[in-house]
Amino acid sequence: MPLIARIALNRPLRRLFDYIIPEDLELRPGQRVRIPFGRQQATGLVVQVGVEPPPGINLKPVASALEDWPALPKETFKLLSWASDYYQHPLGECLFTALPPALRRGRIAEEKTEQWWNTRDNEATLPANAHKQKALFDWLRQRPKGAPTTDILKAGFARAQLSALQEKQLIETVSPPTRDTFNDAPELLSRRPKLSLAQASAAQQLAAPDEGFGAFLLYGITGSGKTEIYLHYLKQHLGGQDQALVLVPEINLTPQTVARFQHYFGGRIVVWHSALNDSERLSTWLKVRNGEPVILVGTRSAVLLPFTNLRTIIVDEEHDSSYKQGEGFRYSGRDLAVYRAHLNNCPVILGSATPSLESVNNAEQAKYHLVKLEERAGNAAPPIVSLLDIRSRPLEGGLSRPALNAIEQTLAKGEQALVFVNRRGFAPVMMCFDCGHMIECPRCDTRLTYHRRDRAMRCHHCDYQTAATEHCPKCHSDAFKPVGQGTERTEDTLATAFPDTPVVRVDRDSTQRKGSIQGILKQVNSGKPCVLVGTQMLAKGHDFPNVTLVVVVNADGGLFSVDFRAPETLVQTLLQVSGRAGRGTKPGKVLVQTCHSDHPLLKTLCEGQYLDIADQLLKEREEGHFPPFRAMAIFRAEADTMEKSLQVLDTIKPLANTTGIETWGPLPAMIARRADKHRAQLILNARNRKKLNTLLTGICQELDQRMLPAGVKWMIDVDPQETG
DNA sequence: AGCACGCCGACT
DNA sequence: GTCGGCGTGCTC
Repeated sequence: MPLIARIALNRPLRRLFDYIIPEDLELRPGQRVRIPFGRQQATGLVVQVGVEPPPGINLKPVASALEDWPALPKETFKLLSWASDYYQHPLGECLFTALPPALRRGRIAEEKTEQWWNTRDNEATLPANAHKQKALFDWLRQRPKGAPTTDILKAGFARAQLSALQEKQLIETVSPPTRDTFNDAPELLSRRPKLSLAQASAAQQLAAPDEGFGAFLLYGITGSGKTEIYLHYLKQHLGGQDQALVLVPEINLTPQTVARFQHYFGGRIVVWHSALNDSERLSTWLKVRNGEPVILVGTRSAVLLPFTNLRTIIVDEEHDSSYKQGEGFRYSGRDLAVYRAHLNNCPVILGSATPSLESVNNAEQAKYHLVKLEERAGNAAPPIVSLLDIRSRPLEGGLSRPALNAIEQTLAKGEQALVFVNRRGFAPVMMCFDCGHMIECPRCDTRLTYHRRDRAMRCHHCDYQTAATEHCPKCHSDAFKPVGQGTERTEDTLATAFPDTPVVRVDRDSTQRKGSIQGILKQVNSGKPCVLVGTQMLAKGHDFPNVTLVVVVNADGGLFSVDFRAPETLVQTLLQVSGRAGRGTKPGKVLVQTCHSDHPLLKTLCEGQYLDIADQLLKEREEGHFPPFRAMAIFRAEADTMEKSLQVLDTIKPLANTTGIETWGPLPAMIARRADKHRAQLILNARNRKKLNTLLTGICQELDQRMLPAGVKWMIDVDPQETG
């Protein structure tokens, strides 16, 4: 009897395939193999060995093993199998997301050794017109060890110059110098962040890795210095051979953040984020897989890396919605981090000034240890938040007179102000005041945003864009005007109101144009009076010591939303942006413009501590039968017509008709048509998570067998972040 | 997802 | 008469 292997492929199939293991091959779960699949060759991952093959099928043999060690080590494999079941996503696709793209494609798990170049002589006689070649030669001569091709190209030289010099035998390829692993200066090892008393007492409450699994919710108000605690913890507890993972939201993974870690840990710090190319990914992945004692600072997907000796996990800004993947394998990086800590029997530290209600609840249920840090670092006092009712107040570019006055006073004191507008562009709508026409996206059920700088109308939900017009395209009236506030418009107003002060706009558009947020913020970091205008981007993690005033242009967006998470998100955003005020020695002030100054949520925001607000919101979640008191999953469908989408969900609804499970819908999505896809959703709300999971598994099986209308895509979102 | 097989419209 | 459209069915 030959041994059979059960193998997963990187295909959206909720099933595995069995193969005969050739006599001379030994396979273990997690190993990569080449297999014949249909009439093609494919890369597979071994899931199980020694299974009973299904009867009546002619099994093919595994062609070869790509390496004789499992690409996915035991814990990583377990984590992904669990996640596949929990998030109801095909196992093959889950497992393959943990491989770097090169290995998914079946490349061998080896770093391509880089081609290094060096000069052969000290002097070169080159034709007088060969400036470029001369420049490259001189550049190389200054590097005694030589340089790799990528660095040479990055420095602005071309391959043609390299080969020209090689032809003339002035330079040659050399073997790369052996990688200097972690021989960082000894003084670096003794570097330690200095903690305040409050920080030290918080740090002390975090258990060491030796004590095994433990989840710690580090609630540290904005400006309290959570990063110092992370650094201190790692310094104090991480052994020389241990690996650690630090998850951060994409937006927080700036060169400054990395530099801060490198200051204490030097070459041990490696990064993982979306901007890495395939070879960088492979190289870092291999380091992690080989058990090198790295401290990996990375975004969401870093939690899936094949650590072999992971001893500490830190999740910074754990409430951040970017930890939840919004498509495909819709996992939560934060939740997987907690489960991974379980598997590795190591601690996980979840840090935030505005922890998610899920985590606050877990702390209250004593599943997490709550560690509080309610004192700002240095002598900074928490900012004072006040509401500014703008009903029947004239606005200039969205700003009320008192707000403008406050900005003026701040600037007069030589300090900086930050204006928070949660929309980019000039105005979210263009409307004709004669015929009432509003410009809509031809592919989505949305209005186009007016971008004045680029004279463009853009859809923020697909890539549609068209030239802006001065007259109404329908009735040609010139009473065609922008309605509502965007960052560009507020920037304009402020530039007019304060002509002698620089106004700096920070949003996706301005950072894309100018390359990086760092360049833009240089001016701000100089500390000279200026006004910052921007979106969410400004709210996260930045430290502006001379900003003493924050103005929130409009806080009302989240007050009456249909999304059950809207109040939580609103409070978190407002507190995060408020936290930018008064981080230096000067006290901070926050003005929140609203039309609902009597709204209880906004009132408690001014007085209360975040944890009190969270408790209040949790009560509302409990009364409304929402997570975390219920387990929620959403079936989403999209098709070329709404009828088809709804039809598929209508067939699902009766399948979910069980006690303990409520179904809401099916209903068209909030933006029913997006990029010409008509979207609908069916919400499942369960008392018991296990029961929901079993039900979902059953429904998926059923749907895989049933004939559904052609061209409809359906998917499951477990623990959805967005319910619109 | 790929890829092949299969049955109906405009071309050398 | 064929090239090719993408509907549907299968992959151990």
